[in-house]
Amino acid sequence: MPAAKPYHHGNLKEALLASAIELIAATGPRSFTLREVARRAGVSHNAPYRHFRDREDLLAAVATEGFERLTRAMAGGSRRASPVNRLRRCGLAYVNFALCWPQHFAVMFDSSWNQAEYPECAAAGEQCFHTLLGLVRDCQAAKQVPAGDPLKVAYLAWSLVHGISKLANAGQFPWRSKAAVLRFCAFSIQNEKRFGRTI
Amino acid sequence: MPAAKPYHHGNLKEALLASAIELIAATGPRSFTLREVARRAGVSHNAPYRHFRDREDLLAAVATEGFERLTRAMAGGSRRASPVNRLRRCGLAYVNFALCWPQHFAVMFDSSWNQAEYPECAAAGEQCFHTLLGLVRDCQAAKQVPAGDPLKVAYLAWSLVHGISKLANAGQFPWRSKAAVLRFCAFSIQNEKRFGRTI
DNA sequence: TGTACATCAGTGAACGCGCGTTCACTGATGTAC
DNA sequence: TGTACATCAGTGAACGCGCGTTCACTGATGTAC
Repeated sequence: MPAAKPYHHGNLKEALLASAIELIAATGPRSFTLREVARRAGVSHNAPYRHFRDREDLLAAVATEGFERLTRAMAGGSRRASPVNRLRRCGLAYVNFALCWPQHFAVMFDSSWNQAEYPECAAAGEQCFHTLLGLVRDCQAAKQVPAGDPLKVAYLAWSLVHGISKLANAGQFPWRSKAAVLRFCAFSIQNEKRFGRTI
Repeated sequence: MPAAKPYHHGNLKEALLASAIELIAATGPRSFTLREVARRAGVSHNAPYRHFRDREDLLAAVATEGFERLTRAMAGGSRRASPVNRLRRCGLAYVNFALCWPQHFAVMFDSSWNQAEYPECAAAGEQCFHTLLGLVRDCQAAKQVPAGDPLKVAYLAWSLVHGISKLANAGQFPWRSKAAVLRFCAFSIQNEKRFGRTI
């Protein structure tokens, strides 16, 4: 039975990260402060300096964790589905993530996490993209998407779901429920066809 | 010949707005402060309170001005071009605006300007959308875009260019020049066709 | 044409706030011998 | 098995900062009579 208030926390780094993610989700990056994170982790206001260089460093860790979760969500579709169906589900998972964790999503994408300064974060972000790119390649191999530079196709697909995510989170769409936005997203993915044929 | 330092500024409101836009462009919304805006306008740090309720109110004015400029850019295409070409140019103008004024663009879209609290700003934003919607309707009337709910088509088109804008500004694309991003945007608009046929 | 007065548009001092960060410290843990 | 010592992981006080905002004020302008 441990003492009521052990001096050493044990896994403060993980606890701080969890508190930070919770705080971001609750109040957004603007009011994200190191002191409040420490408060929520029940620790003195500069204990975080043992584990993170500064405020920005902790924020980068939050973004990194977000990219990892997003990658898992994007890759989470059934292996048995056809490539093109997995690509569709991947897009929906992306938008769903953004709608569920709007502030976390904003931390990930509203600033650019410098490769040199935050290599882990940049790597986690690239993992996301490579998940998408892999699906695009699978689709092309299965002749379900036209051949051609898969990078461009991937960036195009990404742009569409990213735009939907940001506009939805900014309250620019008339649909009030997540489900309605996801229906629009499904429509967009399917009906790029009809729209795209002529434009 | 006016006195060197007239007590009354004359058009301080416009001057403050101009300084605010300049400051936003230079440093982004995070370091946007009322005091710095006043400093740049050469006026005491609380003169702005004569013209704007508070910091947020000035920021809303910045966003409003941004929406008005964006609307002009989007509507700026030649009247002689075909509807579908005007729609294409409109999309490119949107992305170009975002690339030229990334921080201003962020102020406009990264928070939602409440209709009740900032009606002028919300109205200016709606003007943007109606410009796009009008072009979509023109395209449909000219049978250059399939019939169907023009709102959905407009939201789809918006999502694509918005996504390109945000990802480009976040440094997520490999292209380093504005021109390269705009080429990708043109590719995306044209080649939604090929990609969309099957997805 | 003057004059009194209300109102408008600035000024400068001051307040309180919470932040990030630094400092000197202490309690707990690990390890060499 | 003990002991000395280095290192790790916390604490609490303090600093300086710039901010938004309020206050009492003053100089300039407009207007009624």
